[in-house]
Amino acid sequence: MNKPASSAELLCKARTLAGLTLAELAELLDYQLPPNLLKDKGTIGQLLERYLGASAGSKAEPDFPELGIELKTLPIDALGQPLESTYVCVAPMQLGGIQRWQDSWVCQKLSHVLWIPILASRHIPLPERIIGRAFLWQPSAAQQALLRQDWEELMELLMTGRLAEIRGAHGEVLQLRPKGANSKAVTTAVGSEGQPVLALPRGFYLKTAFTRQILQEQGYC
DNA sequence: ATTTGATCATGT
DNA sequence: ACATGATCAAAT
Repeated sequence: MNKPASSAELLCKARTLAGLTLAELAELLDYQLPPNLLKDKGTIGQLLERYLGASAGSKAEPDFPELGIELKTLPIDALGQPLESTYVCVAPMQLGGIQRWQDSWVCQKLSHVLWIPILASRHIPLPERIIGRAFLWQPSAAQQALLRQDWEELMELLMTGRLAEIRGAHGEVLQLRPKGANSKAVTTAVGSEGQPVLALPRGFYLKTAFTRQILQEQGYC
């Protein structure tokens, strides 16, 4: 699909999908929907990327580079509550990575997001799940401060060899969790003595309480 | 191996 | 019931 020329155009186009089922969207794109998400977890996001004209592929840049906008689907239940945490990006695990919050992937990716809620309770068959009303979001100063605080805390632990201490419960709004093919995937990280060690790759995720707050601001739930 | 798209599914 | 830790596929 064509690239949107402005954020307004992008939002407008995304909103035309509100109320459609995933089967209907798949038909618009002449795409064969998988029976479920067991082996195709990212398929909904990819479908919307295609429809809205996002850059394809897995490049480490915003979905709409010219607009600086990141597209995120958000599974919600019938009450408008988020069903899952939201993946943001992988975490730099080696020394010499990004130091400043302003330059971090988390900050950049979350600076401007097109959220597309999907009514996606697990009992609803994939084709029958319904696309919600998309909205653009930029973090408020308070939200930004929360994100920054968590990010700085987690990065401090990562860079000082205390990765082993980190669990998903760390952080108010942002958490660090495994992000890899499986529990045997490895990447280089900082060991307890500052030495390079192999460790499970991690990613940053937004906790559901945070995305719930974003939805509430928009009049969902 | 890494980053993208995320959700699954078990343990608490 | 829910979050944490585990996992799946494609593109690069």
